Amino acid sequence: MTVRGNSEEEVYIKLKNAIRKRYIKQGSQLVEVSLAQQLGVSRTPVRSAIKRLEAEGMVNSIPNRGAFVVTPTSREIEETYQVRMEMECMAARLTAAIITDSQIKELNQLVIDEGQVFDRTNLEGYDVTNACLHLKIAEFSGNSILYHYVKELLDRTRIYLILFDPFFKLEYSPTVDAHQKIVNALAEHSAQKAEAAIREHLQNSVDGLEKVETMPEDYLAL
Amino acid sequence: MTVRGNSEEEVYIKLKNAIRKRYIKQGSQLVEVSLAQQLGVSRTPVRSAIKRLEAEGMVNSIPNRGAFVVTPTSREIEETYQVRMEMECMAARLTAAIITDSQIKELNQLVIDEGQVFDRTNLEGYDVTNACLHLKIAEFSGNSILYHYVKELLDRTRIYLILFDPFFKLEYSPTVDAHQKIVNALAEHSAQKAEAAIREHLQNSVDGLEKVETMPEDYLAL
DNA sequence: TCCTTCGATATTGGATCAAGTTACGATGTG
DNA sequence: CACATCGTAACTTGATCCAATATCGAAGGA
Repeated sequence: MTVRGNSEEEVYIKLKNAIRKRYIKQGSQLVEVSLAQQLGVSRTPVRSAIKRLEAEGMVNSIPNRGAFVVTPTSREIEETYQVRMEMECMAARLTAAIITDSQIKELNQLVIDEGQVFDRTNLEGYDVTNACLHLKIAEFSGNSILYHYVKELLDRTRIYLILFDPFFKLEYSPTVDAHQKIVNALAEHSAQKAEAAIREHLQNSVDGLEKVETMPEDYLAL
Repeated sequence: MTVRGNSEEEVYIKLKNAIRKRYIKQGSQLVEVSLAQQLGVSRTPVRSAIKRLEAEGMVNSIPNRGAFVVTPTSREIEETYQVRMEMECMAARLTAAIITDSQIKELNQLVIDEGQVFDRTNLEGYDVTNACLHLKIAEFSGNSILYHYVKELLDRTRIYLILFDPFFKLEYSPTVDAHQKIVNALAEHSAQKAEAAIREHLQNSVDGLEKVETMPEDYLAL
């Protein structure tokens, strides 16, 4: 059962998803042999994938002990959102100045799609479309380094979202409306309005998280 | 000759330094076997170290081809500096608000040390003290996530500096004075002044880089 | 002469093997 | 009964081996 393509990449994606979807709980150890067995590969690609996740701050490695899924403190979460906010505001400012009509159309379409997809039972769908919009804005900034960091920070906060808001207390209107507001600001090339809209949106996100202080111990265990 | 401690960590540091000190030229391939041989270890820790460097954006890996030291374009350099500027300004704003007297003392001492160490022949010394000051400011911001990213961005630009400014056209006064200006602004808790000083300082840095368009082909070859 | 194809070589990627380290529990003693 | 010590088991880390893939050069045909 030799896998043809780069299996390290596949393992990386699968692990990331497993953490994101909470199949692997926070704080639990990533044991190389069992993961390798479960995924039907050797330990080598598993090791590489864990190294990558470590570099991204998703797992925490202790020498001679192993790798553990991070258990972010509320302080770390706030700090991450603070940095993410700054990065995305920077992206919005840049994008507002140079965005084209076709790009505006694209963003508007994303918001519309989001409205369609939105469904309190389809959390995965929401998560994907949301990430897509934020990334597009970063992409349109024209700064590929910035894009890279926005993506990394977005990935981190996506995990927080699922870890600490297990019941996804998301309402339709706030999120989609907030996105529409951002896109509208970009459409009229107003960096100030766009920045304000982003700040408001992300502040609401982090506030929503803080509400859920404790986690049910075995919620959605593997 | 079995190495006692975590040899992956050592390999990582050595490789990073080798790139930083230009023992390994930009664009050249990192061949696992030769590096392993040279460092007296197996391929395994070399592989891990390369993976880490890849995640940090220092090397560029092509599947089934190998890992190469990045050859940043001038555009990428500008983009990196742009992001770094934003992050350091954020740090400065935060720090200006909460910096303590003893921390101010510490920063002032760093600038003094820098003045002592500064010597056109001691580039390594300059590089270290410079990095130290920037990192301290990020540390004092109290945001550990921000610190992490500032450190990563600083590492990137340090490489650019050595790659593209091989003759280190640094004068004493501009750099140390710029640092003093930043510290003074922080000392009077002025976020605005601190931010302005950082922007000016980093803009000068990137401008200094741009002057050197081409590299002597075999400057300081291994 | 130029293009294509085939093969040799170098290098990465994956699997397995060996060793070192840590944690945990059992057992013996005060 | 409590505590220290020793032994064992589980896991990571490093080394080696094998397979797969890409590159480069040479040979042969159009």
